[in-house]
Formats: sequence, structure tokens, C-alpha cells
Amino acid sequence: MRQVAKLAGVGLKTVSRVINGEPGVTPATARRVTDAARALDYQPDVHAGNLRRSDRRTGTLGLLISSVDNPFAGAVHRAVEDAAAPRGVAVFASSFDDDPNREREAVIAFLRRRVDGLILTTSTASQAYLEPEVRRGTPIVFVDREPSGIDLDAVVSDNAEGAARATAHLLARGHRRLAYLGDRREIQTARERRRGFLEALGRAGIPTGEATVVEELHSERGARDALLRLLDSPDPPTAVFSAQNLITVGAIRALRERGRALDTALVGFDDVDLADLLEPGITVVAQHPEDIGRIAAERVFARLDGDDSPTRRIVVGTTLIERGSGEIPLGSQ
Amino acid sequence: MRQVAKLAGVGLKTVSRVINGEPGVTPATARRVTDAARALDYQPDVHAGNLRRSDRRTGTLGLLISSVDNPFAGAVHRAVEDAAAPRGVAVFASSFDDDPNREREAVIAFLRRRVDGLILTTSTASQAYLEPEVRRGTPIVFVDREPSGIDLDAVVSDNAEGAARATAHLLARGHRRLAYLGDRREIQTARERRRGFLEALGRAGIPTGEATVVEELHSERGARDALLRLLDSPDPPTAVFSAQNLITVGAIRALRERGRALDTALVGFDDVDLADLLEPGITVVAQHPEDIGRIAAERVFARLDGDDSPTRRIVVGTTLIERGSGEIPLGSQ
DNA sequence: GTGAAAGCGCTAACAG
DNA sequence: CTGTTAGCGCTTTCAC
Repeated sequence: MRQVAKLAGVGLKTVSRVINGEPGVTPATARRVTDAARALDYQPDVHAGNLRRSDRRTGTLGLLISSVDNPFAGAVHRAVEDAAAPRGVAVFASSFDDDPNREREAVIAFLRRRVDGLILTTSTASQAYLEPEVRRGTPIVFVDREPSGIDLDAVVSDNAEGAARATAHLLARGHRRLAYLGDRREIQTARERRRGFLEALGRAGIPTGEATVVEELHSERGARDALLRLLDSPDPPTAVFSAQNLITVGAIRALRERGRALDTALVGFDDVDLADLLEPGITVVAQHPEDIGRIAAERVFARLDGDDSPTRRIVVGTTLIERGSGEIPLGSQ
Repeated sequence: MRQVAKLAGVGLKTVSRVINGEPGVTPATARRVTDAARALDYQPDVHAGNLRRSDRRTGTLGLLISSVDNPFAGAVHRAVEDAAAPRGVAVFASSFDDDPNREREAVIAFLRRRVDGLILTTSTASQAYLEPEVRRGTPIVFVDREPSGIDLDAVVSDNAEGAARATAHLLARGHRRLAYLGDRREIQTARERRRGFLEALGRAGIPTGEATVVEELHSERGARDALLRLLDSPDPPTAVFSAQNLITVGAIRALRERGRALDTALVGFDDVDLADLLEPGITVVAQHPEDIGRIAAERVFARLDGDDSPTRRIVVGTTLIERGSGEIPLGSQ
């Protein structure tokens, strides 16, 4: 920047003014500056500026998601990016694969880079470790899963309600022997979905004992194996609620392998690509990651803009999409 | 950091040494410093450090991909992240949706943040605009598409070869009336795939006139509509090569709608989720985004580590995965 | 083994 | 409308 000032024959501050579009510079002077900047291939260094700037904003956001290579997280990421880009804010995304250590490391890496705000999906039991950062004034918004051990904004799907709706959908087709296939219980959303499932059974007056609950599933393979075992048991379920993406796919594979895809009902939580092209189409409770990401970003920016209203928990509804598998009635067997 | 020094009762430089793990500090002194840092919730500011540091590395990478919400790009992103994380390097990812303006803006945003290196998928006709940055010493590696107007490292799939293999696969089943459904011709990979298709026809001695080439497709919907028109024509194709992800899905929809999925052969370029669960399973030429991303990141780091060997073009092979749709022989109609 | 002074590229505050 | 001085948080250099 000093070189630009020298070449343009002006003071350092004048260059700064031109680059930042501040008023108080003659068009002629401004032109000399821009010409000089172009001639020198000058690119301002935002970090140097932020060091002295009063608001100390770096124009960056940290986003922690299960994995950047995951349809749900990718959609959230995209929505965050779309909300951030118009403000000139760039986003760092980190995958943490439900590993608490990677979570902590990623958050530290974000903080050392002085991100303006944080959007987090977490897997630690408590996020109290964020307390100092909150005191420092960094806005933090949780997505997908709610915080624990600390009170912060959160944008989540209505997991229990969605799971209950899926379950009621199956019960309405006459099914009584339901199976629940769920993720690891450490995961808050998994617990919520399980709760919704059990509550729906309760409302229908079905004893919990009649349903089979399988948990701690976290891979397609594991889900497939688990359902295969159930299908091979003497009293197999007539309907299945798979509480997550990969689990749904694993369940489909198991049903196909036993030739039971057309007579066993299936509703999955979270939408699956090409689900409508399968036979039968897969009925799902779809989440709305675009909304979740957008709202989370808006929340961070609102906090950054001074919103100091009480912490909010924003619930984004889910949508039941009927495609066939969930509408198979009892008695098709 | 000054506060830490004061609390620990040591000089500024001693704190700096402890934080950066430099030698020459008594364990006792180091301990006083770390205690003080913890007490004050101190987090070093990497940007401030990099301002003065001799190597001027920010520990960040810029990654430009079609969209963070896109399976192929997501897999590349993940691979880049996995290669970068162990080095303490964070990655900025930007989606540009094949929009040349967004491409330029994103690159400028990266440069102003002084990323150490750039991994780019581009859609501009020429990337000569990167010349000044290259002179400045920023390593730039292209992924997926090759650069033009400038000579830089690139990591790409063997598009022409993969397309030719897919085409030969269809020809081997007796098909002669082939349709090619491709993306916009501005896209370098689209042109390569088209070239592979035509060359395979040529090698089989089939006049180009017998094949139908439809291009400028860039959405599922557009691909579906295009294939519907072909299927409704007096002389519909008996085999289809869809040159991209979304196009493949659109093609499947069109075939289903006309009840031709079981008698018209289909091979897609780039793998599609759940392709094996469809009926028929979709035969594809799969790319290897994990390898592409990993190799690109390794290339950037090698350049950063001083590798000044000539520019390289690294080709990652493709894999033909037979799942049924591509093995439908001529005469099934 | 430790610390003081200078300066990275920029903006704030003020002076002209 | 424009320039000068100080200083952001850190590392470098060099002296103790």
C-alpha cells in the first residue's frame, strides 16, 4: 500500500480511503490511486486492516458440521455460504465426524483465526468450554443439535415431532409391530427421535414392549445387519422407522435382500437422494437444511449487529413425503 | 499477550516463545506462562503473528468448487480438508455455480485474505487473470477442469477416455443408435467427454450422423425434457450416454416416464448415489473425487514446500461400474 | 535464558 | 480534501 501511495504521489491514508470507498477524495485523486493499485497488482490485506480497525471484524465465519461430504451438512453449508457471501463474509468449514477431539481442535483453530461468529454442530457431552468465548462476545449458534451445559441460540429440526409423525403414519396403516432403527444415543437428535417414536406408540396405546428399538447404529452396513437380524427373527416387524439417512439406506438394502421391500413399511427420517425413483419410493420425514443454515447465519449476523435479545431456540418443521414405502398397509405380507 | 506477560511476570518475547514451543525457556518459566494464559483465556491471534512472520503463511487454503452442496465437489472438499487438517491448515470453500463473476469475486476474496494456496475449478474462458498472483508465488492447482490461458498444475479425471469406455461398452452390446446428453460446451470437461464419445463411435466405424448429440444441458429437468423428445421421435436411440450427474438422473426420469427404462441402455458419467438400488441399477463411469482432492492438496503443499518442478497435469483414472442399465443389449425393445 | 526495540500492513485520530 | 502520527498483536533482531 505504501508503494501504491508513492506511485500515485499521495499519502498513505488517501490510498486507504480510496480502497475502502470512504468519502472525501477528489475523483481525480481517486483515479490516480486506482490506476497505481492496478499497475502494482495491489490486493489489500484484510488481516492487517482488521488488526487496527475498531470493530476488529475479520469477515469470516466458522462452520462445524459432521462432514462437508454429507448431503444434509452440505445443504446447511450452502445456505450459510449464500447468506454470508453478500456481506463479504467467507466461511471456514470443518468436518468433525462426531469426534469430540476434532470438535475441540476445530473450534480452537477457528478462534485463533478470529472468526466473527461460529455455527456449530457438536458431539461433546457439554459445550461449557465455549463459555470464555461467549464472554468475549463471539456469537455462537448451534445447528441441528441443541447445546448443553451452556445457553446459546440454536436452530434445529423438530426431531421428536417428526419422528412421532412418521410413527403415527405407520400406525395409521394398521401396523403394530414396529421397529426403530436409531443412531448413537450420545447424539441429541437421536435421543429426540427415539422419544418421538415412543411417545407416538404411547398415544396409540401400544405397549412399548411390542416395539423393537435398536440403537447405536452409525453406518449403512450396521443398519443393514441389524434389520436383517430382525427380519430373520421369529416375529419380524411389519413396519420400520429408520431415524437417519444412512440407516434408511441400510434398511432398504436389508429389505431388498430378504425380498421384503414390498410388504414391509418403511419411513425414514431425513430425505434421501433418488428416493422417489426406487421401487417402492421411500417415504421420508424430510428436514429443511437450507432453512436451518440460512436462519443460523441470519442469527449470527443479527447478534453481530447488536441483537442482545434472550437466547432463542428456533425449530424448523419437517415434512412428511409419501412415496410408497410408508403407505404399505398391515396385511401385505 | 501483553496481559499474559504481565501476569506471568515475564517479557513479551518469553510468552511468544512458550506459545510457539520455541526452545530456550526454563520449564518453570514456561509453566508460569501457560498458567497465566489459561487464567486469561488467552488465544493467540494467528493473523497478527503472520503479519510479521518471515514466511508470511496464514495457514489457509482457498477452494473453489461448483457448489459445496454437490456430491462430487463435497467429496473433493473432504479430501482437501483431510490433507490440510494435519498441517494445521484451514480451508475456505466457495461455491461459484459455474458463474464467471462469482469465480472472480471468490478468488479476489481469497487473495485479500492471503490464502497460502488455491485449489480451483473454473468456468471462465481464460484464467490468465491469475498471472500476477502466480508471479507473487501463490501455488495454484486446478481440479476437475484444466486451466486455459495459463500454465498451472491440474488434477483431472480422464474424461475423454472414460466417455470412450462408456460408449464402447454400449457399442459392444450391439447398439448403433446412441444418444449423447451433455453439459454446456463452455465447460472443458463437457467438451472432453463429447470428444471421447465421438472418437469411440469413430473407432467402431459408425458415422457421426447416426448418433444424436444434445448439449447445453445443465439441469435434471432439462436433461429429462431433452431425452423425452428423443424418445418420442420416430427413430429413438436404443442407448444413452449421459455425460454428467444431474443429466443421468434426468435421463432416468425420462426413461421411466416412457416405460423405456428396461429396454434402453444407459451409462452415466460420474457416480450417482443409490444407483445400485434402482431397477435396473445404473451403470456409470465413476470418478474418484477423493483422489482428486487429496492429490491436489498434496500438490499445493509440495509447491509451498519449495517444489519448483515443471507444471504437471495429473490424470486420475475412472472406473466403469456395471449395474445393469449399461448391459441392456440391442434388441430388448 | 531473557527482554527491549523495531516494524509487518493497515486504520484511528487528529491536524492542516 | 489530504497527510501525519500512533499503534493493533505479534515476530524479528539483537543486546543483555
